[in-house]
Amino acid sequence: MDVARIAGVSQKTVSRVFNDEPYVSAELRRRVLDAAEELGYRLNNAARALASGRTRSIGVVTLGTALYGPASLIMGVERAVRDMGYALRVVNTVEGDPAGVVGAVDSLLDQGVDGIVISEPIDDGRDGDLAARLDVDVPVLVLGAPPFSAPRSLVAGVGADVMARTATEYLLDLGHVTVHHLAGPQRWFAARDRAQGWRSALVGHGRAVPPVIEGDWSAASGYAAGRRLASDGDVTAVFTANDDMAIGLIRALTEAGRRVPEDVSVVGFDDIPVAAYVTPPLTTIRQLFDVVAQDGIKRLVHTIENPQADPLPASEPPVDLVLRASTAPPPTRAPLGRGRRRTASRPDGCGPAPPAETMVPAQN
Amino acid sequence: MDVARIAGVSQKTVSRVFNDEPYVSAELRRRVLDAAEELGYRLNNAARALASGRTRSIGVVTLGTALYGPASLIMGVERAVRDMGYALRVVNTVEGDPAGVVGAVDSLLDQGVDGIVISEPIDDGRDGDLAARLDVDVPVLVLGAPPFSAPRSLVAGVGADVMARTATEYLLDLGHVTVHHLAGPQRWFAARDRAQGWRSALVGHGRAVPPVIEGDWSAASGYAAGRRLASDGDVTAVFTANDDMAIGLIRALTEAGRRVPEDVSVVGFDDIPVAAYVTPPLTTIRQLFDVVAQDGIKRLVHTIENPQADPLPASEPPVDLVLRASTAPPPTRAPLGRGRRRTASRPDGCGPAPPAETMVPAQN
DNA sequence: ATGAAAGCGCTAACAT
DNA sequence: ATGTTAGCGCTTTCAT
Repeated sequence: MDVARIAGVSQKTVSRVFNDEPYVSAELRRRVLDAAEELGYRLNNAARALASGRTRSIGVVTLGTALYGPASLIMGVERAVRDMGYALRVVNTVEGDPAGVVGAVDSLLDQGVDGIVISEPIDDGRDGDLAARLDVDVPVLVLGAPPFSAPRSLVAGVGADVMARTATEYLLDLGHVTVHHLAGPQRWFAARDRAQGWRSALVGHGRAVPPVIEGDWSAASGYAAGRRLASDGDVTAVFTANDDMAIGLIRALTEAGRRVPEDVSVVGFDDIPVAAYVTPPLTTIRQLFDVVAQDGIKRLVHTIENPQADPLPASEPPVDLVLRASTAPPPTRAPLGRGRRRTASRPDGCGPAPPAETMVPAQN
Repeated sequence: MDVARIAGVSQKTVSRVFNDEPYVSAELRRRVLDAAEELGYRLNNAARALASGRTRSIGVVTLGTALYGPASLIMGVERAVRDMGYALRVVNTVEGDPAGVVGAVDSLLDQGVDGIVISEPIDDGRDGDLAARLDVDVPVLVLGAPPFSAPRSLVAGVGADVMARTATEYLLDLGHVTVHHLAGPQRWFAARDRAQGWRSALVGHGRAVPPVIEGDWSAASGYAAGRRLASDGDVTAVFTANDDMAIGLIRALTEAGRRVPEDVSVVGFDDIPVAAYVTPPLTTIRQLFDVVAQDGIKRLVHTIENPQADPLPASEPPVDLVLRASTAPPPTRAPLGRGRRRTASRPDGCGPAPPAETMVPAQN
């Protein structure tokens, strides 16, 4: 090609220069670089991919939402992927999309990626046998879901159960007799994981396991759940599967005259940016999305580049319980009894909360 | 290739089948499809790109944040890009990243994209002359920033000034003498746009223009600003450049004993999912991210595929002011005067807010 | 340390 | 309606 001609070298030498291969004299390297500069030359990726059979790109399948968790995870993935010298291709699936995850993976495969990341897949019944319906010839990293019996598949970002258990146990330690759970949609593995951790904490302490209330991650669904829970005087503590729902829940409780945290304690999950500033500031589990993403991508790239080698071991993310003002010991007075208590009185349960914030870090 | 051999046709016929080109008999099409199925064949994108000179992919440069606005915009972009039959490549820039937008664009160009989307670029002084330092040979769509003198560049998602003006005028119409503004970081075009709209509303009504307070989009910065504003009795209305800051602001005001909306009205921007459920539910400007993204991408693809043709006209997004409970007429009593009034009293300004919510749609 | 030749799997342009 | 012939711009393999 042109650069080779102008520099007066062979095409292969140009290739060597641009691939940082050894065995090029400084002299030639200079000439090539100069010629390239002059021509505004850049390596053609398509040709490279065609000749080498590798695209140096990783595809990620994500849910098409701006939910804080998934969005943060994607940001972490992008960074990690780029740090490893790969390009990122993104496809998102929409809930209810007929093609679903399988279709998304397929389109990524069409595009010729070297590896695939599936972030927070949901189990809509069709994808249950994901592994079976997906024949993938590249390594796959599943984020926030159980492993998946493909040939070279990895998992990261599970462990929400431990975090959920920590949150629940914290509430029990405050003296609550039991803890209710406002769960995420159970089609999400992440939601099931959290419910599981909550349940195991209760069982482990010999407590009653109240029925789970299922939301859809939205503040609106938290609000709806809150209206139901508010009328049940036995409810003194709720562990919520994400912060948005916790905020909706708190609003409903407050409107119903049940003060948070005096009457009811609430723990969220995620530590979204506004969590410290809502009323009352939210006690919540902080997720370390970048750490999870980086660990996962490192292992994925390792598997891509060393097809034969054993996969790298996963690192366990720490558990961060951020203590703020939405939790307190249960009310000392006897519980309200079974009767419905629904007042229309103006709530006053949103007093000033200490800006103080305590961390209970790394439990594992 | 193999498929051609097995189907007993020429390679070109296979190509035609997979590109939905005309002039293939149903008979041959079947044979080709069968052979492909049997072999698990899929078009090789790299070869295709190499031969055709087009990659059918679009690259997007985004900020590496999970902020609701940018994240929503990206989701919209992904959807729109895929609907147009293109693949999406993503690179994010980190604030303070030495390479910045220019570097990101460059890496996209290396990857061989057909078009580029730059989402919410920030002007860090170095990128001021973006156009100059960026020589791009593909069409560029800039989202949420002023045009940009590259050969084939388009703009979408500006118009925040109109929305900001609407918000400000709404507060003036409620009877407030003036409106303060808690702005986003002025390196962001979006933040400047909103400040501009606010300013022009005040000037247009002959009102005093108070000094701008600059935040960083975070609830924390809104809280800090709120502590300052709370001590100024003249402040009865604040227009905030995003909802997160509004939430922080409200918390600070509330803690300082200034009730929202009785003493101070607050309008946010974005309509984040929890906006309707915080205390008090937030009056805010809703941004229609998908609409903006879709419109922009449509025009970008048009420019990619019709290099000679005139660009498609941009469509103006409507302005949606969502009325909730954080706004009210100013207090009827005389303003508190210039004196500092900082009480430590327990606030009670977070009463139940009507779930009702009114929309003031399309102002342009 | 450098180069020559072949070919990756497609599409473009031109037959037929 | 279908086939033929040339590359696209690299990397690979093998010489030198």
